[in-house]
Amino acid sequence: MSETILERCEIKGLRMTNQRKVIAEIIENTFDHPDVEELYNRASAIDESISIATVYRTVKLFEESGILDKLEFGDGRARYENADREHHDHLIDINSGKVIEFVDNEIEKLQELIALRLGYELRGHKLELYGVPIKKA
Amino acid sequence: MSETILERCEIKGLRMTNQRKVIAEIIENTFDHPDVEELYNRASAIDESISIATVYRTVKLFEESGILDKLEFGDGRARYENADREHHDHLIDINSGKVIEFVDNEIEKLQELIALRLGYELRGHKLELYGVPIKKA
DNA sequence: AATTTAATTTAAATTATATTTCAATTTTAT
DNA sequence: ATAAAATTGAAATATAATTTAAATTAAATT
Repeated sequence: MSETILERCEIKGLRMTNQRKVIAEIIENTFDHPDVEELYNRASAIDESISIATVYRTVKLFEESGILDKLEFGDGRARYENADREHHDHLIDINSGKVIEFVDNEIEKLQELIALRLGYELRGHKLELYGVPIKKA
Repeated sequence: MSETILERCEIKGLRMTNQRKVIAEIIENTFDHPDVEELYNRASAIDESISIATVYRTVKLFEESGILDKLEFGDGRARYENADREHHDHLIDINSGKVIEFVDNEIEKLQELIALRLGYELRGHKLELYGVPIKKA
């Protein structure tokens, strides 16, 4: 997490309008995984005039520029997170919808290996665990 | 793969209309991962009168009944496969779109373990590897 | 086998998510 | 400051999926 999203956008030569700065800053400082509607709500609270079309356009642009990662947890809405973070996967609590992030190096290495065995060079992966909390006795 | 889809539907007490039988049979005998549009095309070839609304309703019903698994490979279209198969994950060739199925017991066990460590009982998971073919020298 | 009842079907309308159009505006370069 | 180019907001459009309602079909009952 060396540079801010804004800095990375500038490095990439993206024109940084006020709307994009607002959206960049929201994602920079959030710890959850907002969808476009939620980003729009948060952005509107900062800049009343921002339109939802711009939010859609901006997350798409940012995703294509490798600034954001797009997540899809199977509910039809795309969610976004800062791409410039230690890689991690997600565990989704199917009762509450809560999302827990985790990393496991063993599983990362295994994935590479499996791809190799199948004759592929791994370029990316998506691992989501779906579970319910274990109730303690 | 003990029973056919039709048999499992009957066990579950689903009313098996001709339309549903057609869709069940298509999925029973396919080795790829068709989306609704494709299922509709294949179903139409068998029964001209079937409507796409019925295909949507049927895959949804089948999915909710645990007859089919819904897959989402990030292109916006849901794909379906017979749920009554040995569990497997998918490797997607990002050049050709080709989908390769694989199973790795080590990775399956690791996922359970990771969920447990996080205080969760694993109920399901989604693992997709995205890669490019290794070109041989 | 005919009748009744309830579920399912089709076609069209509707919803939800995402994208595009275009005139107006803003940013960047000059 | 000015010009050129990209971006924006609002509305229209696109795409995937769902729902509505009248007509049909399947299953249960007689």
